[in-house]
Amino acid sequence: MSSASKRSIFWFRRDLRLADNPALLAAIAEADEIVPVFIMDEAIAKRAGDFRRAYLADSLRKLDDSLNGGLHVISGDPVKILRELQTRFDATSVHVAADYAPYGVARDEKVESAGIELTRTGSPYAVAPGRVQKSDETPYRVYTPFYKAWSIHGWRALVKAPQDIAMVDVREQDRQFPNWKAPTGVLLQSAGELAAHERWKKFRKEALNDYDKQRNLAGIDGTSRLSPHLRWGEIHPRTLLAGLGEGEGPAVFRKEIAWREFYADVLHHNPLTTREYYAPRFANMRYDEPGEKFTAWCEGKTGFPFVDAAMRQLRVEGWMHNRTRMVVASFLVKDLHLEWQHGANFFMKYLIDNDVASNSHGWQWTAGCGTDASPYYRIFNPIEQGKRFDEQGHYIRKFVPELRHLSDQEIHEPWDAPNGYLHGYPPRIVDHATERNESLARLQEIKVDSPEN
DNA sequence: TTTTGAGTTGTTCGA
DNA sequence: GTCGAACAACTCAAA
Repeated sequence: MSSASKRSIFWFRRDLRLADNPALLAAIAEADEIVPVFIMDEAIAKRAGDFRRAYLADSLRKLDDSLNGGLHVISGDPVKILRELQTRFDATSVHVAADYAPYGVARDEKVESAGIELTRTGSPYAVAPGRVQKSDETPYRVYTPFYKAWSIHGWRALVKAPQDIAMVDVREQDRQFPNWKAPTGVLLQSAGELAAHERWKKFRKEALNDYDKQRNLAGIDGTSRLSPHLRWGEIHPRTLLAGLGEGEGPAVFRKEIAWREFYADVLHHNPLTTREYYAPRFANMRYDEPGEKFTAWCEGKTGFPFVDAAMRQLRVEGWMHNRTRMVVASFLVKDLHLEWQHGANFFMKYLIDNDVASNSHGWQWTAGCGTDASPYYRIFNPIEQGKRFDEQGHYIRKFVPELRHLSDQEIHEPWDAPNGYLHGYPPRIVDHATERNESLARLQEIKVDSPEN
């Protein structure tokens, strides 16, 4: 590299891709050579669960492949690392895509207050959080009106992946790729931009048109499974929106993308709701403390087949079907009377698509304390949900071997089957009807006009 | 300011 | 077995 050449740093965070990455193009446009870097800070290295770390390790390798081995991967404090890179390469700027999640915001503020200027282009969303507002310029608190406003907002045009990116040489000691592997017996889906596009193509061909009808069926591959790719920015939601086409299936899928954007917007305006109740009065409800029943929930041993299948899927795949996420969440909150945060934290530990906005607010929605506060009577029946969304028991059979010998009819209610417990399936830890009534009673106590309030 | 209509995803009970 | 009604009260968004 000649000393006269101009260099910019491109800091990869939640955008591990080359295609449709305007921030990367901005970095390239400004310089003769770029310094592509992923910084492994403590939050990822220490706090992330095994699954997420394994997925990330895979994704970084794939990103490096597409950069022909030019990616820097450096562990440590972003301030120190960026400063050192700036000095070493005489880099004039640091380019990023804006990060809106609470941790990312705090990290970037720290970097900037240390005197390192970040040039932001784009975000992980089609419409950046904060952009969609009501006419009085306050944020939406209900999904449907948000969706209407979001739909007409528009987003930037797609941009192609750059060809022949000129990069600085990378030293061997700056190639600190983690060797994280998923635990034995765990099969994570492939990470990386290429895998994301292959999955997207497959989904469009095989499932998108029936998405409205099939997305809820747990035993079928009716969902896109793009959530981990979106979480790491291996594909951008704009890319998905641009390729959707017409019809009911695409329309429902578009709405799912909008949910992701809505929750990012809600969290942006209410950054404490990763832990705190969006509807504060729910903080006053009576809850139980996590104990043996919580452990049974975590381990997929509640004695409710559909719930257990889902929890075991999470622990085998690092992913859970959307329908069953709601079922297990409802079970934790309404049947076990635990605070939603216990479940949300557990999900964050295991999910490879651990999006903090979608996770926190998905949980709060189920608990009834989130946006669009659910009607008091929305308490999922774990048995009926199984019969409705896994009629033939394929999903249960796949993840709960102790129940494989049961017929389609028996498998949802092993307690009524003569051989239901033949292979050691655990008995039910609660009676659903009883706990449903208990939940309704506790909800009564926090009614706005109740004497307690 | 007031009013009106609406709000992702459900369950149970009784006819 | 099927089907429609009932199930709180509250807040939000927009007219």
